[in-house]
Amino acid sequence: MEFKIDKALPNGLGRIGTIKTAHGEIKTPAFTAVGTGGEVRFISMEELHALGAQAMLSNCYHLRNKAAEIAEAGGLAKYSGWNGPTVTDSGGFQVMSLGDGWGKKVAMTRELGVKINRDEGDKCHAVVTEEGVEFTDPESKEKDFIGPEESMRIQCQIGADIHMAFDELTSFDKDHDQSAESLARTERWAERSLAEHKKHCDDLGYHQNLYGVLQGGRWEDLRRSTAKKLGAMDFDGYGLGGALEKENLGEILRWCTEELPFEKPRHLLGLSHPDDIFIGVEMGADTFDCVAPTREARHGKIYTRDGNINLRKFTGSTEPLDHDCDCATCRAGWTRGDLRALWRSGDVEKKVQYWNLASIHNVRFSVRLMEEIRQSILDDRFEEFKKEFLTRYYGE
RNA sequence: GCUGGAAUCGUCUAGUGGCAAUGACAAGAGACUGUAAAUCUCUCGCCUUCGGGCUUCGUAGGUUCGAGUCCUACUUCCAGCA
Repeated sequence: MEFKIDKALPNGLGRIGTIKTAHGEIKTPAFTAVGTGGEVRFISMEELHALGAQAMLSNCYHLRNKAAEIAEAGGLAKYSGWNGPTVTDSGGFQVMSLGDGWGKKVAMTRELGVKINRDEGDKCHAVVTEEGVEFTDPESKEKDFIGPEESMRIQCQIGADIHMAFDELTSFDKDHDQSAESLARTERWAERSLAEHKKHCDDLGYHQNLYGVLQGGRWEDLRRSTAKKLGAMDFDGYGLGGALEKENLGEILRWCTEELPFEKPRHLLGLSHPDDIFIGVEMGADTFDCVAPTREARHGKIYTRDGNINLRKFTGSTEPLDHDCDCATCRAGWTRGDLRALWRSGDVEKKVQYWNLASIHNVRFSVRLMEEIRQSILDDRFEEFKKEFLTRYYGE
């Protein structure tokens, strides 16, 4: 994989660039739309291309039983109909979401996640050992063992352009020693991932890349040492992952990116709120992915340049979703009142239409933010743009 | 006209003589960041110094220590018979 840095920020960490994959280019920074199961919920591939998305991220765990079928079809890009650059996560997120994080919402602060009060009977669906993780599918209850080798073999069958090494994401309540222990395991898994990946990375007739994933929680010594260690290994790029505390996000990322080789691309895993994006870009992240734009759209939150709105409050409103948006939904003239009515309708077809229209809008918001950040860097006005955007978005 | 049944928070609904009284929907507030997420949490009679106080189950009486619940009358609605 080729990564060209087009221009760097004066701070020596942030940059814009171009990633070349077997399925096309990604101009960075870029928001990778999340299509966990091989499709972005309620957005067609045509719509996804039209809104300017450059890549799609899917998940090894969710596609594990379809991997052979996907390989048969020629890989994820063809199988999904996306026909563009793709990324897969290793299943590392599910180590947390199905394990320690079971029964809670993912939290970005150290306070315990909000309990979600569902399926309280079964405590843990991911048991970690040195070899790997025994997952229990929450739906089917089927058990799967996935370790670094399994994840690499599955990802190489799925055949995304960029894969993630198999890692262990931990929750926020881990102390330094627990984090260090988990991190050491993730590092051993990184070596195993790299070795196994090399055996299969050209199996589908094009080259597939592997990113090493940096964990280490909120501890500087752990973050720096793992960045040095994995940074010296033969990865094609790096995933910035783990329990990223919102209030210390910039510092945590700095510890990582100061130690990583500058010329390799970095993917900031799982973040998309504008404040996080600006910090990410500033600290040298190149690509991003996040479920928030689509999930929050489904839950009635609409992104606007003047802050997010909750559609519940706009019964009968004739106001546009966002006064300054070029997405297909806004261009077609849908109003807040229209969408509110569709969203709260008892009719499933109307709800599906709402999910489609709102998801397109929010994903376009995230994609466009990236485009504008890139342009602001080209124009030497990143700081000004950041201040303008965040002031307007979050208010004074 | 007669007989039987029914009236409970916006709507539908649970309710054994014993705590403003069930559940669902609607409504309101919040959450959501590598998708267990078409989800979750909270509020939903009035007031509150959060201890509690006050007023409520069609209307008016009654029995009872105590009534949404039992009794009487009335009102309205439904069903059956004339």
